[in-house]
Amino acid sequence: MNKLQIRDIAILHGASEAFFAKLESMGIEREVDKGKIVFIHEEPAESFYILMSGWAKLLRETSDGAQSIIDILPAGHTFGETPIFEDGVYPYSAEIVEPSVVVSAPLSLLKEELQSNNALSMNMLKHLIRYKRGQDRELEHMTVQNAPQRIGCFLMRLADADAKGPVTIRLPYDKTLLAARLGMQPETFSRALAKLKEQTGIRVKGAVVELDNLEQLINYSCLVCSSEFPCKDAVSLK
Amino acid sequence: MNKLQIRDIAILHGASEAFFAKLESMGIEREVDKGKIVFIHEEPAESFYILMSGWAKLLRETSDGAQSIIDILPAGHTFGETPIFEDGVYPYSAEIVEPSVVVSAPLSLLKEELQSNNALSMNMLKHLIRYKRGQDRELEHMTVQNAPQRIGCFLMRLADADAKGPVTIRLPYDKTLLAARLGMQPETFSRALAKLKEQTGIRVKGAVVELDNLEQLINYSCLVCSSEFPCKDAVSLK
DNA sequence: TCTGCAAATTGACCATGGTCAATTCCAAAG
DNA sequence: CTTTGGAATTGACCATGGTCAATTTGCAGA
Repeated sequence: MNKLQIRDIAILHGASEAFFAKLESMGIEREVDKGKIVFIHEEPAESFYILMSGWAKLLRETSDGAQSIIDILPAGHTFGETPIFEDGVYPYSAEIVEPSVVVSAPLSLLKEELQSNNALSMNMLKHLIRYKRGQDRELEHMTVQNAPQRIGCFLMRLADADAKGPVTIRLPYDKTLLAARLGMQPETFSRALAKLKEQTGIRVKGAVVELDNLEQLINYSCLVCSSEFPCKDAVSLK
Repeated sequence: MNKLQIRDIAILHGASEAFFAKLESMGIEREVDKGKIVFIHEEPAESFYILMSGWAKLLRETSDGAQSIIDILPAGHTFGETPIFEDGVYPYSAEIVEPSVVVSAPLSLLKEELQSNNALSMNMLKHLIRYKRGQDRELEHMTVQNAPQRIGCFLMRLADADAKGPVTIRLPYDKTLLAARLGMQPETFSRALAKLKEQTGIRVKGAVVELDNLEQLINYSCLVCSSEFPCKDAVSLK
């Protein structure tokens, strides 16, 4: 896979050439270490961010100090842009969870482009609507799928939908984080993965998962769901 | 409360006068009975709908025939508009769950207005982003709140946030449906409501709930959550 | 007012997943 | 190569909520 460019960012399709030029001159690209906090929930928002590579976690803290995971973003996504439309503070904290490259740029830049360029607004609408459908599916998964099925579903979505035959999948981040992402405790994740292994014949070694074919997982995870595989409106995982 | 007018629909703010005029001439307003299906998942989408009064349920069916509830919309919301941006089929089925008044109009009308009017696009973006935050909260609730807490949270959001002293709340639709909305079985709902009653001192008679003050519920339901009351980004319930 | 039926409740039981504690594993740093 | 600390796993136990079956309630229609 080639290195991602600013103009490849799907949610910015439709922006003007002038906008991309300004983004390149005013934006700041940085390599960010795992564990680094990008911004904090309720802070006044000056910048938005584009994840060029790596993974970012969006979260909130509950009053007892626990984290509530909003999303874990793969490369190609923006984050921290929504204060444009609201009260000007970030609605969540953002933390880098794998070594990443992040571009930051002033929110005012994006806001002005949105106000003057309907093509960008339309494209963002399209992406938000698609994202909303993904969230609908996440919410459904939480009630209809059990823990091993949710893991199976996640693995499938990491694989190529049209892969025939054996597939090798690498878990993109820590199992503890993955557990939180899937709405379960690390202990439950561990046991659920073992159960999935036993019931579908997948092989797991550390962060690497191998399966003979996707069918194994589809039959196990997708039957309870309202979409058949490939689940066109699931949240993008890569 | 006065009768809702087309121009009061928040998600359409920013649309042109010409658009509203066309909506009034081409749109069809109908009274719809409880139980009526408005459209079905995967059907080709010709129209979008505005709920002027009543309640509409958005759902999908899983392969075993069970319903997965996407949302239950109060008056003032639109539904079935998203095929504009996607593949032209409805992403869910819609069913009226309380006697309602619904306006239907061609999707093409809305699409043309969006394409020519950035103010409307921006306003829709704003609403979608707000809605997304509400969904984030719903997803959080599913993991951090138990069944009685979810009911308490729902009740609070039906009440006036700034009400001092005693409050009377009327459940807006069947308890069975409310249970599904909150991601639990009717039996669990019944038991959880009994527990909530016992632990907070609220009084329940049929669909009417009375409480001495909101504090009772706030303390019980909001402590585990990442937002304090009044939870500014919860999904609107009325 | 009476009847019938769906909604709601209640009981008994069970499966799932959360909690807490004890190891074990593994990879980075020395 | 060894040390070390966090991640991952495993065990034991328990709380929550799902399931199935049996009533009971309450309201719409005769």
